[in-house]
Amino acid sequence: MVDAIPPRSEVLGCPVRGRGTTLRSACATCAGHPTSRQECFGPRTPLFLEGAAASHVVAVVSGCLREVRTTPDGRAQAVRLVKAGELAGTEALVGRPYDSTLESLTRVRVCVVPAPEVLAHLDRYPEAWRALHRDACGALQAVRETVLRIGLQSAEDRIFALFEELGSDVPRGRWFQLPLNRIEIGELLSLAHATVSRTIGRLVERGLIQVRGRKIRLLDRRD
Amino acid sequence: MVDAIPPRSEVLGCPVRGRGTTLRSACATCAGHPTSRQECFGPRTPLFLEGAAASHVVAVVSGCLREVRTTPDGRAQAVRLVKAGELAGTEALVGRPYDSTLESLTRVRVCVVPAPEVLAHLDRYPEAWRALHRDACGALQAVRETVLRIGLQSAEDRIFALFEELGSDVPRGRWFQLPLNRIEIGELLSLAHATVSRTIGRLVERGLIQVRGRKIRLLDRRD
DNA sequence: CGCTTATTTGATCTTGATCAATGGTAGTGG
DNA sequence: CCACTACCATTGATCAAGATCAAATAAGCG
Repeated sequence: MVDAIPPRSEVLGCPVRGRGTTLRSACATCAGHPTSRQECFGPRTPLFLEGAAASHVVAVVSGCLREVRTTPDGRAQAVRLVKAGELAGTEALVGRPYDSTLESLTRVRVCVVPAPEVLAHLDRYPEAWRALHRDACGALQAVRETVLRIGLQSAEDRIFALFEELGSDVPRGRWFQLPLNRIEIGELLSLAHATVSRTIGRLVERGLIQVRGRKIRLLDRRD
Repeated sequence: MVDAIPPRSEVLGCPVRGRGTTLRSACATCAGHPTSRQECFGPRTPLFLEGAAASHVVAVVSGCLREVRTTPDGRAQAVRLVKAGELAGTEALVGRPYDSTLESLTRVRVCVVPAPEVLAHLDRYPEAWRALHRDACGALQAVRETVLRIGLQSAEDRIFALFEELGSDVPRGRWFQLPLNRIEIGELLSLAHATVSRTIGRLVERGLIQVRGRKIRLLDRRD
């Protein structure tokens, strides 16, 4: 679904492949190493906040995050998942404030680059704009998908579709790990957590999935 | 909210201001005039269809359109409104099929340009990429707003927020024309048309708006 | 005027929200 | 090892917001 991550980010102009020995695996507290901007964050860490002045662009090397918005009364609505190879916070490139909060779901490795550096790179290598626009189209498509789900699918359909998306890179029938708990699934699909739980139970009863804690398996039964 | 339309589209590299005497106001059937790509379409006309190979980018000169997706069982979900100065179908620039159907709501004047020409223009004037990305960010923000609305606002809030958006460029208290009928409002906000009608009635009762047919007026009453 | 389409309104039903309690599991420290 | 805590998941009972189905007006428009 998503192109493989290039060894060097086309858009950011910085190394983005996580395995190289020269790359620093800095953790939350030790940002700003001059030779590499790769950083790691634990799960449930906000990387930037909605409404804040946008200064950096984030490229995901590994792990899974979400874009989420919060209402004054404390309810949250997740807008899309951001996965390896994708960008977030590109509002920074056009001088807008961040539109939504970016928050890690799993442990993540990301590349955080100041907007002026990204722009300088784009100036030097105009081909990079194309990759940026490809990413923007992908993001747009993902958010449209979110609209479709919460707009006209039933709770059961939404949850099953989400599981299919989350498991799209593992072979059908193989167990995999959900990066979200029930509450976060609810915030993404606009369902109460109790409804999520009940609905998952119904999917299990109907033989469409199997669940063990946060591990899950999609079965082949067509209905 | 949206930048004024430049006399010549930064992104498309073609004249985009509608009033010039040299511009042709072609109508649906007479596309393809070589000296100008400006065209007019009546209301409720699809300009491109979701899933089709994307060949052209559309810039809106005047009028209002919507991006909409349809399910196999015939229900529709609108994803965002597209207004003057905005683009649609930029998937064409990265070789993806159209992600959603673009359909006029009012009579519209648009600039329809083949993707290769847009790309050629972007090659010549790399600054245009920045304008394209600004547009993409705006589109993303609009779709996120749609998610927020249908995700966690009540029917009343959704409808009132939509009316505020539609009336954002007329002074508060002035009458203006809704470009959508009740069914289309429902498709945008994920509500049944009967609910839309009832809810509008409730807003009128509460003194928040006045309605005469498809003309509407937002009152200042705070609640 | 008569036709079509849009809107309003009513009656009833469903889905999922909400509130609240219970059970599980992992981690921590004595 | 166990008690204690914190978080997560499940389950039950009840309720309300909208959906759905159906019919009656109203509004355009040839």
